[in-house]
Amino acid sequence: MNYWLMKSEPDVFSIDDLANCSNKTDHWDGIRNYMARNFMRDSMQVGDEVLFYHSNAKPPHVAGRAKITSTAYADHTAFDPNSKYYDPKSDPNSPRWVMVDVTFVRKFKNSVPLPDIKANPKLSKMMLLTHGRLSISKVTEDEWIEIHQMAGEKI
DNA sequence: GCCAACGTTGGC
DNA sequence: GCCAACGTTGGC
Repeated sequence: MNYWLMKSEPDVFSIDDLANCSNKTDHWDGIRNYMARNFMRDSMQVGDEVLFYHSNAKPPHVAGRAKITSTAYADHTAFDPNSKYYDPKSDPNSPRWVMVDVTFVRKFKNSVPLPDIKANPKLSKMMLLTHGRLSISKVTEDEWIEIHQMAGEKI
């Protein structure tokens, strides 16, 4: 079992959007970064826990929780010339990009703002902070617990 | 809206 | 295989 943090711009796809999806589940398409892809392809397992992070918000914040409900499979948007995520180099017979299914768990009553995360010495090594632009990052168990404490949420 | 960080591309 | 140019992310 692993812990992850996954970023989404709330104007594009928020945690409320996820909660309103059929079965509260959507596929996490459009990842076009190799490190993030490798996390999905090589490490993510069904049942992994996810911090749902709102990037480009004011301030950016951890908004709630989700979980991984599929292993990685081909990101079909890479094959669609009309998609903004189209990648002609992704061969359907050997897909370059993958996605996973993510299911809503709950929204935090008190989201955890990025400035608070930065100010917390226990979180100084969080991948969120050390790999600023990575859209999927790993979270340690200690960090997972700490974020929940800051949100006033049960584990 | 700016711009720093940084990953990717492509010429050589 | 180097590295400059370029594009994107995402905080501010």
